[in-house]
Parts: sequence; structure tokens; C-alpha cells
Amino acid sequence: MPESTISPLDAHLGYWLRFVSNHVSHAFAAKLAERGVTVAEWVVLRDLHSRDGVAPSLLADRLGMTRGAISKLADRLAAKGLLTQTTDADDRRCQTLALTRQGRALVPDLAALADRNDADFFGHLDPAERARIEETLKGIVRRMGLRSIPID
Amino acid sequence: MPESTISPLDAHLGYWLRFVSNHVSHAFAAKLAERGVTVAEWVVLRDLHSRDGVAPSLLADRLGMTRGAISKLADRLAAKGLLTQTTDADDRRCQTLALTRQGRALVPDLAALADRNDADFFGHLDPAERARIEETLKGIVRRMGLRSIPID
DNA sequence: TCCCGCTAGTTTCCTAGGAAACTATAGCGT
DNA sequence: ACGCTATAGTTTCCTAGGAAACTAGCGGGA
Repeated sequence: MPESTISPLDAHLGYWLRFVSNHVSHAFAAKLAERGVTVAEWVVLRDLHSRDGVAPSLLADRLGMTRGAISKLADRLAAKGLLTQTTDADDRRCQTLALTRQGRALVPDLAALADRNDADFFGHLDPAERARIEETLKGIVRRMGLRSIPID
Repeated sequence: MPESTISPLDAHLGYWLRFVSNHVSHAFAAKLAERGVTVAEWVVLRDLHSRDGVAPSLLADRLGMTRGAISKLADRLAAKGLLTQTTDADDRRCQTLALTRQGRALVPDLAALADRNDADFFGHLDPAERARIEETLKGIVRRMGLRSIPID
């Protein structure tokens, strides 16, 4: 089969999506790193900020990570003093993750970084174009029944 | 700071980009896995199919990976019999990576999987919308001076 | 010529996360 | 009450890749 009949990598929309998405994430990761936080950690912190006091397994489900990964992630965040892991009194298998004061205080700060990062990459877009792309992406999520919050 | 004034995760276009992009990649990875190949390996194979006989460091540069990572990746592909690593005769520090017959034969097969994967996610899009998104993404790549082929 | 420095590739150590086995606890059925 | 089963979380082992130290080989300058 001749080279010319085989799709090049960049013939796929998925390629361009990943290309941009990777750079957006890496840039964001670099910004977060200055605060000593990873992207996965940010997602957990942001999630807990809205709905504090959550079971690890629920978090795993929402973030599309395994319970094992969440277990370690929670340990790391606890070690940094950003959240607490409390074993439930009535069912000692379960635990509840909650932000510490420090963790809660950090979130707005990190959210500002997220805003800035998004503006860096997409701020120049015509708002209508931006909205159209967002709608298209959400449409794909709906159409394909995609669920997990993206981490990696 | 009240919860309502802090951007939610999904307020960012980068979030939706990553959301879709992750699922596209995971789906593709699953398809490739049936052929015993990873996404990173596919990218190398496809790249070598166009420009065979390439130095690892050049590949590292193009793919935005470290030389160390390419070194291991090349070893894996060589172990699978898909490429050869030849030390250059005139400068014995350098080596040349080239597809084996088997590696070359595999590429069209994998390219078909890539086509199918892209169609699964984006096939339903109005071609004009698709083109517009691709153009916007390429515009960001140009505007920000992004370089590496996306792997992870 | 001999060293110095540069370059190509490798190796080691580290991190993050998945898979699956494992532990502890709860709650049900008999 | 006793066990069986399901559930929550942990741990172990594995993979992939980055960072940086390391090795080998080349070539230039004194």
C-alpha cells in the first residue's frame, strides 16, 4: 500500500484535539506546579470545594479514576494538609474526604490560574466561535455518553 | 470567597477539549491494544512510514518526548520486530531507526483503526463545522507556536 | 597528540495511575 | 449466632514517561 493512501496522523480531528489539549494541560500543570499541586489534585480540590465531605469511591467514579488511584491521591493531599480523611462512625468501611481550611483557601487561587490558562489559549477566539466549539464538544459527550471528568 | 464566584471546572474550554480528547484517545488505545500496540508506538510507526530511517533524537524532538523515552520505546518496538536500530558506520554515536517489513505492513492496518476511531467520534459532524474546528485548533497551534506531536 | 567539550544514546531513579489481589467491615439469610 | 456475600478502601505489582546522571564516540584547539 502506497504511503499516499494512508491517512497521515494530522488527518484526524482527534489529533488536533489532543495536540491542543495536551499543550493546554501542560501549561496549566506548570502553573499549578508553582503552587505545589498537580492537575489531578486540583480537580479533586475543586470538586470538594463544591460538594465537601465526599466518599473516595464517589470521587473515583466522578473523576474516572480507580479507587486505588484516589486512595493514593487523597493520601498525598492529606500529607499536604489540604484535606482530611475521616472514617465514618456508623460504617467504618467508609470514609469522608473534606477540605481543610487551608485546602479551601487554596481553591480560588488555583481557579484563577485555570481562568488565566484558558484565556491564554482561547481568549482571542470570537465568543461565538468559542461557544460553537464548546457546544459541539458537549454534543459529543452527550452523544457518546461520556462520563468521567478528564484528568490525565 | 463564595463558591459561586469561583469558576467551575467545566467553565473552561480546555476542560471540554480534554474531556473529549481523553475519551477519543482511550478509545483509540483500546483499538490499538488488540493489535498489541500503544498510541505512542503507533505514532512512531506512522512517522517512520513516511520518513523511514530516522535518528532517535530527531524522533524525540518531533514527538515531544525525551531521548530516554524514545530509547525505551524503540527497544520495545524492536522487541516486537517492528523496527530495527542500526548504528551508523561513520559516526558510531548515532543510530538509525527503520521499519521492518512487518512494521511497514502493520501501518495501513493501524491507520484504518485511526480512521474508524475518528469517524466514531466526529463522523456525525457537519463537514463545515468539522473544518471550522480543525481550523481553529490549527490556528491556536500556530498562534502559540506549539510544536510536538501529541502522545499522551 | 592529547585533552576538552560536545553530542547521541542509555540508564537510573522517581512519579502517577491501572489491575487485581487483599483487608476490614457491614448486613443479610438461615 | 454463624457464616456468606457484598462493599470500601488499601496494597502490590506493573507500565510509561520525565529528569538527570552516565557512557561512548567524535572533533577541534593548543
